[in-house]
Amino acid sequence: MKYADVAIPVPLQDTYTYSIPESMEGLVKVGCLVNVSFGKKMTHVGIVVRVHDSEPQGFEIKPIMEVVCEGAVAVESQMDFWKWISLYYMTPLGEVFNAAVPAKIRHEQGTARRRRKVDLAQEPTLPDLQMMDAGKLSDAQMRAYDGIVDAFADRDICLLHGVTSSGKTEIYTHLIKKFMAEGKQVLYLLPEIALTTQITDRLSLIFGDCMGVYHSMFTDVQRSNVYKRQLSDNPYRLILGVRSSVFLPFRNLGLVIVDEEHETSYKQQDPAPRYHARSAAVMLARMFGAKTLLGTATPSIETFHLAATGRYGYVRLSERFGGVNLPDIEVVDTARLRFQHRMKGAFSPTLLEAVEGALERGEQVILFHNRRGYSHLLECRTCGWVPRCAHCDVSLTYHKGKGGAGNVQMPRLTCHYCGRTYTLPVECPACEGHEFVSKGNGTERVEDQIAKLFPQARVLRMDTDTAHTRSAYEQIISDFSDRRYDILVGTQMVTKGLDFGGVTVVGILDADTMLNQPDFRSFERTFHMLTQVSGRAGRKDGRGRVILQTRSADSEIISQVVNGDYEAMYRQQLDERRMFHYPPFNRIIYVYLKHTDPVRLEQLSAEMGRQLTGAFGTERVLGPDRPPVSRIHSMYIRKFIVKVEPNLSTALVRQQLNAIRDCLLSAPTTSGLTVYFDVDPQ
DNA sequence: AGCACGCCGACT
DNA sequence: GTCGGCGTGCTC
Repeated sequence: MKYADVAIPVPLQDTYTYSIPESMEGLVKVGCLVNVSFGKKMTHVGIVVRVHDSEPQGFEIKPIMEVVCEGAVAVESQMDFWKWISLYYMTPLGEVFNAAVPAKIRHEQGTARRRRKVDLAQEPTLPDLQMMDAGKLSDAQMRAYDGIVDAFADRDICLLHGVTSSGKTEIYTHLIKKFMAEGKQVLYLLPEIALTTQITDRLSLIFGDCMGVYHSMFTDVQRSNVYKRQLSDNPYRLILGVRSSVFLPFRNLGLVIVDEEHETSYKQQDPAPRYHARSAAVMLARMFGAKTLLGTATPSIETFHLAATGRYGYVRLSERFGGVNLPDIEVVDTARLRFQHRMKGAFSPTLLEAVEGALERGEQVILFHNRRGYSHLLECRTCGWVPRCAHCDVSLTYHKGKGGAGNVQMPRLTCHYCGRTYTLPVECPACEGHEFVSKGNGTERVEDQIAKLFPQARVLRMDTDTAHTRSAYEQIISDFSDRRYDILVGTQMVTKGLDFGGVTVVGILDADTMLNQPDFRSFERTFHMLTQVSGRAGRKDGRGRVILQTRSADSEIISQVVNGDYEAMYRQQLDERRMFHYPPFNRIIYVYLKHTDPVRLEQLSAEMGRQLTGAFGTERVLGPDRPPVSRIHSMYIRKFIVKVEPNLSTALVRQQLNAIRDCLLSAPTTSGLTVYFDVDPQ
């Protein structure tokens, strides 16, 4: 009798073993989709992970019901990679499979069992490499390109540290050509928000039909088509994709590019697998013996540390392409101005004067404010009562909601964690007052205020409310870059890799919210964000102006941004990371506990705390803490931070953590408790 | 996560 | 007398 270990997309451990009926022998292979009955549910699509003949003991063995399609939907190297993700990020393999394979392939292949050959095996369309024109390299770009090629001679991973607007894309393009010419496949990763039609159009001009685009905002059918093509005899030579494209099938991967490698959105937060696409890409490349290029203007502390200690190659590109100058950054102390009553709403006199000047010269302005909605919260004028979400531990954000283009909505209160909306209160439930004041600015109010101050200016807003779809997002970008608007107000969306030639003034309305986030990366994140948004004020003639408003004008991180002193920021952060045992010195794993009953959760977290400190010592376990938002979707949350010593075996640590979780969950009083891990959290 | 079994309130 | 509320227990 033969048996198959099958991974099923449920958040349970490991794989499940089924017997292979004689009629299916030879058909059931690793990577095949099979229909199995699991629990009470009769049909579940799973993927075969292993075929063997050792009969499992201790439970009834069900047979495989059906082989869903002939041939595997995953190649072996790909499944090895999935197994690594599953192991490293402590996620069941079935959930990795779920994230990796588009739904259409997982579910509808059964009806398309006789795969039409025409779909898959077209004549190979090898690019005419001589014809591909990768554009106009400058001397500095050429030196960087040579530097990377040199570094790859004795290193598998290289960091390209190039200031904003230094033309990293052209360097990537030349490298892609080089690897393609050697017959290799290339994976080019971009953060979701940066993968726009601007870049895909530009690259498809060069690579044409050899390039496939894999974006999470595409429909499932579109993603399935790319997936199928990668599985075929004629795969794309270049994949331009977001973090989940690391899961695609590759045949002979030669190069992985991770652009904007510092971007925290490379880390998947929820749901599982909570993987980091940058680390995953490095591992994927290693499995293929391929090279990895990490590119950014502001490297993450971890990556720069690996480069500084010689484990990664390092190439610096400090010249902006086409002689574009770095902007002047002026810091404005809003604490003082507010005390002197010199602020006009969210704006300092300096910023207003800069905006006015730009408008007079017919130039464009970006105003960055990292909070959407009209106001942060609504407050009763008499007693100070604040409406809060009934299901999450947060105050509600007030959306005045006239909305952007085609997005007209009613005034409302929304919860930015669970997304529920509420109507505006008419009467305060605490004191029966009828007057409410809105406190704290959001992008909607900034848009309102700036439109009132400059009635002649055309103002556009970009945040998740106005750019809720890909097309809306791209419409805003093209409207602004075609200069149909003068001022763009937005959240961090406006900071990501966009180049608008007409922008000469960037206003950062409030650098403090980010700075005050209570975790070990908040300074680094602030530096990245402020440097990136400042980079939007590029100018060929003269200098762009960045007005940085903050209540912490004398903070060191602000002066590091102003001076463009990455190394100073790095040294300081590294010292702190060393002192407090954070990465890159210690590995961090967050342990989360969730329960609907706060009392029960308190008891169970105390028990978890005892077990964790027992295993790792009191010095290296922090918690249980209430996270900044300690209740989401009616689930109360507690969090531990485990700082794993660098000399410990990661396999052993994972084993200990899994054992602790299983032990806790097997106790009789733990029903309703959810435990999960976040490895290398962002 | 599903899904069913199982033991207590408002209906024909 | 039932229909159905969601508590808890299991899934090769």
